[in-house]
Amino acid sequence: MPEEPENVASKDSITRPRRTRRGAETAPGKVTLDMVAAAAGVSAATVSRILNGTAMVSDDKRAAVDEAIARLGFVPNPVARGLAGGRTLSIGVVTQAIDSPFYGGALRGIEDTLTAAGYSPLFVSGQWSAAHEARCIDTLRGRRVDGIIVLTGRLSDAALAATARELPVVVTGRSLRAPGLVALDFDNFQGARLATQHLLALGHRRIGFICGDLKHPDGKERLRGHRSALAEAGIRAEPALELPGNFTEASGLAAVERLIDSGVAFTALFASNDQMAFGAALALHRRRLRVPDDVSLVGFDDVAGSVYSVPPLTTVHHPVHELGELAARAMLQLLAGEMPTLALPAPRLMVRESTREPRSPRGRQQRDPAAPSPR
Amino acid sequence: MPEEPENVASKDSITRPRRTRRGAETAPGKVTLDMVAAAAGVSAATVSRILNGTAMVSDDKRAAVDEAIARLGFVPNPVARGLAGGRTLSIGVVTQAIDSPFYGGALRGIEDTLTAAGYSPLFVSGQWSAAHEARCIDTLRGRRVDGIIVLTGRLSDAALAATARELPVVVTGRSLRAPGLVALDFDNFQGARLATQHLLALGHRRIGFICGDLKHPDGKERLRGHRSALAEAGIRAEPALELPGNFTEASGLAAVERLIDSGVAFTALFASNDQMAFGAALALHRRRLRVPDDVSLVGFDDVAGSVYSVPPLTTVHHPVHELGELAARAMLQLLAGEMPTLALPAPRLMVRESTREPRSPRGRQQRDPAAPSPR
DNA sequence: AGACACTGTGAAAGCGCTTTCAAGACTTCT
DNA sequence: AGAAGTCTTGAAAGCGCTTTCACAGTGTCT
Repeated sequence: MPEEPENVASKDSITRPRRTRRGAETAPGKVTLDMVAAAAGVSAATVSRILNGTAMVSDDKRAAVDEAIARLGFVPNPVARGLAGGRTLSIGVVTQAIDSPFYGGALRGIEDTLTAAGYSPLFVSGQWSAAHEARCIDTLRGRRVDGIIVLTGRLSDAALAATARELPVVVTGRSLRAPGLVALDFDNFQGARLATQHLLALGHRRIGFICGDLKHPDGKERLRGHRSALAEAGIRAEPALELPGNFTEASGLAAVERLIDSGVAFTALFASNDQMAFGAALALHRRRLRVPDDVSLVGFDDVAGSVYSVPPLTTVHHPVHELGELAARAMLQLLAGEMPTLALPAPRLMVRESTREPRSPRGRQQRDPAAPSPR
Repeated sequence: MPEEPENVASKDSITRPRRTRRGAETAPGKVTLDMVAAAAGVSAATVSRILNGTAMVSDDKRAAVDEAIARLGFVPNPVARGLAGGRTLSIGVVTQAIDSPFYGGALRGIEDTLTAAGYSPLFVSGQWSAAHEARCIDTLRGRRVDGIIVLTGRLSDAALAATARELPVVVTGRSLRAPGLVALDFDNFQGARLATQHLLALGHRRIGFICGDLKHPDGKERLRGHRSALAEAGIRAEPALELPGNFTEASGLAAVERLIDSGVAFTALFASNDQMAFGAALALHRRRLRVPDDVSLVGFDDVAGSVYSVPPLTTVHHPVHELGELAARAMLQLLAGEMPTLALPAPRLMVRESTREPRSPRGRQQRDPAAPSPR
């Protein structure tokens, strides 16, 4: 390939006499720190110091450098920065699936917050498998991320704590505490209580509960919250009304079909997440049961689709976007050496159109305009 | 901080007498290529060549190096690789929103294919703005990605072509061609034809069409396909039945409310995407119109939620996951210097439960078990 | 047998930045 | 006035890897 003129900047002879080895790669016109230094008549070290605010620099030099940076359109190369400084300004984010309707909002929150701070998120999917997650974390560490955010995840607390010894970790959906690790937990228990209390307040007494994956802390907590609300109202939990599920639409559908087939009476259904609620709604539709006229339905999470489902789903709002923002914010604080103190908003019930009082003795009544709020 | 023993590998004195400057960062026990070289009794160059398959290496040396790599658990540092080789093994992916239900599947396909090939995707959100997208691409280039995949996007073809002159670009949803650029386009026109033909075959004559954003090529093509099918059936397009929309649920809902209020008769609705179809379904529900008994409804894209909507939505399957896979595969080929020749699967109509023949003079009939396929 | 390929290999020069080290330029104090 | 600091600054050493260059070692061809 043809030789290129050595350099373009004014003062040409810089520190090391560099030979352009690979003509390609370095995009045409790519400006390096050395060129800025030469143009500003200072050393590379000074430019670096200005860039990073690592030390005091006299005003005139700073001005000269700023001018040169602007004029040359210099943008520091993060790869070189990463190699030299050990910081890559990138944060690994372990999620279960990049296309999850549930985690999507959180990813967005993370991305917004991180990019605003000059960091880049590196998303990887754990595929609901601890082994896979561990591999993801290895990849991320290989890429020298500055920190890792784990959305819930299947990984053991111990594994997480071990990772946290090497670099900052923020994990959601856990209440773990360990050095270098901050856990952000949403109050699933209280959220579930809210939902069941709402149903109870409407007058429902026979409430089917579709469990989530009970190996999953969220699943467990939501069941616990439901039972707690029931107990508080003096209602005995009935095993036949606690249906197994695994957070998927299909499992919600199957659960409801089995429930109906079993002949056990119920007037309301509370699904551990919206996806199962959608499955449940379909099952009810198939069996010619109307929501909310025949059966009230409550979900959990308030995913994007729940507002526009037919009918719009009453559900517990899970502030995933805020969760993402908070996780990112916490990571930023961790990186800055501060100890983050962040609190997630409390669960809130979104009363929409899938719940009403149990069917009254005589036919359709007009929809109650002001739906009673949970107690 | 306390001094560390210089090195851990057996043969200690390597090329340059390195001084451990920063005790931290380099995670404990982090093995470098130099250490592997020393352990195997070869030069760093040889190890690098084996790693990259850049040149022939004798079998015995190769064996020794492989053994050393395995024994030491060496993992090459991608950051250093990126700096030295100009290749970072990472691909930038520009999407509109990381949490988009539509692009989600594509992101997943990209992630799967790329990681399987040893590459990492770097997802960034363009927020439906050309300016923002341009900034994203700058960031990606700053991070020295080896290539960029753009999912549809608002960027001008020219801007894309310009980027493609610097590094490989794969773009979906366009039919652009330029050097170093491969465009992967789904046949939206044919997909829309399929949907309208299905409605027509069922006997519908007055079909409301909810447009997507018409600045968006997909939106335009789908409208064109709808009109084409209509024309083919000898039906005159009626402006009052072409409702504006912008791909959001809210716009679908509003469009249908306006349509109903206008008093224009219709027996079916075809929305340019599923999200608008969901909005439409809700509007119909609000106006006490049943799907499909009173109004048939067809969507477009076959997003995850459409299978479990009430009723399950008849829609045009848009193979987003395959699209992502293909885009990633094309990128890989581009990087390998091959010219990709990939074809996207043809559109397919998923007939579900939101469409049926227009209401017959006398009441409910049983649902037709074998729904008639489009012509 | 000598010239002319190739091949396999190591030394060393970078990639673009950060950071240490030491030296010069000023202050401030006794 | 001289000693002792305090600041600002540049030279140079790396970060961990890739790639060029040159040099032996083997064949191959007239």
